[in-house]
Amino acid sequence: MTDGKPAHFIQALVDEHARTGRFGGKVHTRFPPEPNGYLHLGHAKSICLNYGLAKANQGLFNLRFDDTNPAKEEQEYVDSIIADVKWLGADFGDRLFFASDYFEQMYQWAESLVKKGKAYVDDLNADQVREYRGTLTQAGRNSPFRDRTTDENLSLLRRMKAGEFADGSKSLRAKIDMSSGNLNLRDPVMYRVLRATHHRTGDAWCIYPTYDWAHGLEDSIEGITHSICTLEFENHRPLYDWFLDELGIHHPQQIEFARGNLNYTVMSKRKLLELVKGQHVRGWDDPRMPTLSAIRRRGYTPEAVRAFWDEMGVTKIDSVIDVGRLENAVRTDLNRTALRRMAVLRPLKVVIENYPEGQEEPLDAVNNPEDSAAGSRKVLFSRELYLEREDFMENPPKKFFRLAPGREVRLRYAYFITCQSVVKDARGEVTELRCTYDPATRGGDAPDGRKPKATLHWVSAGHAVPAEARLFDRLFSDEFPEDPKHGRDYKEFLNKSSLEVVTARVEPSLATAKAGDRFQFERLGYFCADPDSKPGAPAFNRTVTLKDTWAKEKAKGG
RNA sequence: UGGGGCGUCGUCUAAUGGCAGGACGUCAGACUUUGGAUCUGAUUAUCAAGGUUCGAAUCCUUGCGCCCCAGCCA
Repeated sequence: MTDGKPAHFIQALVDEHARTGRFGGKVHTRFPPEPNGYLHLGHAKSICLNYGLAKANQGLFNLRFDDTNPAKEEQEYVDSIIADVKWLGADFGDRLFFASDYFEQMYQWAESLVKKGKAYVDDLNADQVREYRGTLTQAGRNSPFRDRTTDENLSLLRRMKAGEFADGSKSLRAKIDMSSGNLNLRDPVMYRVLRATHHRTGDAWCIYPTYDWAHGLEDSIEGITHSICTLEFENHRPLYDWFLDELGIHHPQQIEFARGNLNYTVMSKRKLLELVKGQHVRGWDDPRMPTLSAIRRRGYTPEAVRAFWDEMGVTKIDSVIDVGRLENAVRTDLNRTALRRMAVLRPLKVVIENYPEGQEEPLDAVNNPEDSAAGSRKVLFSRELYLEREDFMENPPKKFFRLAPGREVRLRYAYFITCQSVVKDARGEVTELRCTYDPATRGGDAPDGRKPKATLHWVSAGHAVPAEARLFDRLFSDEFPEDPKHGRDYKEFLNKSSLEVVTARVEPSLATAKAGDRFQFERLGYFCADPDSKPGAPAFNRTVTLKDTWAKEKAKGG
């Protein structure tokens, strides 16, 4: 709708509503999370969809907490969710709502349904309700308490609310159809007796509405026009329709879309909670997690996340997106915006034998070749440098263009150097390279026009600052860790080498990097300063590597 | 075996009766002071079988496959 892309099926439906005048041409969407965990990339899809629809159609967007189950919900989650939604850029203005603020209204509506003879108090416990419900292929049976009088039901409901009954001993149920092929219509529970302190209403209530009863009402109260949810709620739509129609209140259009799954990760709040509690990761914002707080810490931008979901589209087809698509989105964004810096992850000492001892010289380095406005900086060159260990091979294979004995390469923005000899320790490990430089190649160009096959990044050994660099790999080694076909628990597929920490040497200017600052370390990848950084002792998270043609070449060779 | 939903390149997705297109990936090449970026080219798909039609991914029929539902979770 907004760009050249064709409208997805939900936008097409909204267009149709606009044409037919349904909802008076208004569009009002919402994102309705339960505050029982941190938001992840799947939620981001929903947020982008809902907010995007409101924005594209001059509508409104609400953030509403679906806090109907105090047993699982916490203020910490409320706070993190608000922060994440804001970070993503979904503007809900002052429309921040809580289902718990509607508890009284919901209760009044429950009484009205009782009065209409459409709801009843059941004495069956949870196990008994299950037995009476029947199975997928067999109809259920009516509860023996289904035909209580209106007066009795009303009195019982009020006593439930007043706290006269034990937890789980009674429930309020809608009187619909115990033989429906749709199990959601087999007299669903509307209220359960549950004594738990709610993070907002405290102990004011001892009965809490179920999601099925509450959700449609929340949307109705807020005047939502398009209630967008995921596929598994398609089966519930007839129930929500039933409640809304029996109550005769504003009736939004529910539309279901497929959730966005990614390979090499898990994306359910239950499993993410388990990874956190089981200390398989360092917390909800561990940069290996698919949570929004984690990818933010890792260095992803909200622009990249939005662009990613925009590229993925919206359909009803179950799918698993290759995580490479996500990485591509963040590379595209960061390539445009990230300042380039030089950093050496695994340092190998290099001495330039013909460069004067004690001399240092500043050389011009471009900050971002994709953005001339980013300007340039000076990098210090000297006699002793660090090069990337993997940029040198004593016996290079055919397609390895980098440094090797006798070979000349260019140091980025500096000089051409030639490897003259190799210093090794007792174990035969290369510990140092002795090189010479060509003074005529200052800045990186040779007067005679010769062009080395490789340009390497480097730092001056005497000036560089040590920095912690955290190199992440995918959290799971299997593409589909949750696939039941494995017959194994998803945690068995946790990638044991998903985190590698090295002490890098970085340009001096990086010593004062602030948490959240993003850079491209040339030839290595995009990195983001972690909140653990201290002045003089920065820590960087690798957001994503650069595309690496050599790595691919190497892999091909086996 | 009840009810609901879904099947298009390797992946994500367009085309709603009129040339199956795009993006990512992959492969090849150009360019390059990042083996990055950029540019060019190539590559590969309508679940199956029937039917309707001048013409079907699209409509009909019958199969097949996958997902969701038997919480007082959401």
